[in-house]
Amino acid sequence: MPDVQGGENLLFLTDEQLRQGIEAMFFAYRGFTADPDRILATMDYGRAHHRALHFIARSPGTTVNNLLGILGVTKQSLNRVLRTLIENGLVESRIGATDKRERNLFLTEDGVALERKISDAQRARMRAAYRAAGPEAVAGFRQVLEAMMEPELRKMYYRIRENGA
Amino acid sequence: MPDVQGGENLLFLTDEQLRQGIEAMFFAYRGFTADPDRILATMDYGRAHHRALHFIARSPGTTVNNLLGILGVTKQSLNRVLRTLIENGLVESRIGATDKRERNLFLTEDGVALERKISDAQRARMRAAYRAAGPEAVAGFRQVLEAMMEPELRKMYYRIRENGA
DNA sequence: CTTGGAATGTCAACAAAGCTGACATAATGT
DNA sequence: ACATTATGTCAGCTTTGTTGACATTCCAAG
Repeated sequence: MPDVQGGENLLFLTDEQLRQGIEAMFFAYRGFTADPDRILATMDYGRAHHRALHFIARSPGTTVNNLLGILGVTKQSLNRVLRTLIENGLVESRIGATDKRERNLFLTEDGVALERKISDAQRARMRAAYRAAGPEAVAGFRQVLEAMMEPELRKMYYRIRENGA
Repeated sequence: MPDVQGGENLLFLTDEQLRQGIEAMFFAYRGFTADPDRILATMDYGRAHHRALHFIARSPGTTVNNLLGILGVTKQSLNRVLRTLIENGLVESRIGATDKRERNLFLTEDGVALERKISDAQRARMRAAYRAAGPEAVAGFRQVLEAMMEPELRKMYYRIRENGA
């Protein structure tokens, strides 16, 4: 990158270009959530349930507190969602082994099944977008998204990624 | 499934890679809305008001129906938001010239001021992310986002972009 | 000119999912 | 022993979405 603040770079840093990026994020996010929303709408669940399922699936045994940090909601709000998931037998809450105040969260068989169904749909869209845009575009996509995150959330993102399969 | 499109492509189409993309979208969107949310929280407005202001600013004179299509909410929901914006003197609703059933929406001076304040903050974050990632990454970012949109919304995105300054 | 349909607005009721504040319980750690 | 932490829960509120019903206004077709 030859010219950090110089003439050429200004081309994609005009307000108009930035505005297009903002609108692209807005419309793309609608697509991003469209398939999960469609599936969830047929059940008694919403986006909040999906998010909980996703991150429990991703880090089995995670604690409530940990999940609060990831999702950025209050414990009351998360608790309402977790309670229904536990009541409906999609999530299991086990008392912590080392610290008995904590609850370790796991998906049950049914929970795994639903999470898979939803994330299959979401991954299918992502896969199609990645294929259409090509590998280099994907790398750029990831770079910009990471740069856009709040620093604290970026750390979480990296941490979760390292846990990952 | 050894070789769908040729070896290299499989690397970023694994479920794990797709999952990381999904999580990147989730965390990045939080960053994307963080600054506007902070500004709006100090007033009586929320994200819905911001979205209305943004697209009215973008396409002055747009109709209610047009806005409904862009935002993807019900007219009742949008109407509640528009009513407060009109009452507070941020938006002006003029009866259509050719079709008097329609309302053409415009920002007032105050509306322009608030929209600018919010979008300045949002553009600043976008600008920082673009700078950090570099021009090639930005191109890829945009390509993947466009590929991720629902076809109908992609058309709107293009249409709005062409109106743009 | 009348009438059907479209665009808009409004009222009422409701749901999802966020929030704050307050309080209880149990376990940890100093 | 005591303060702190992790969690759960109750009550009440806000924002933003939803349906359904109904009025108004106006264009356009018969």
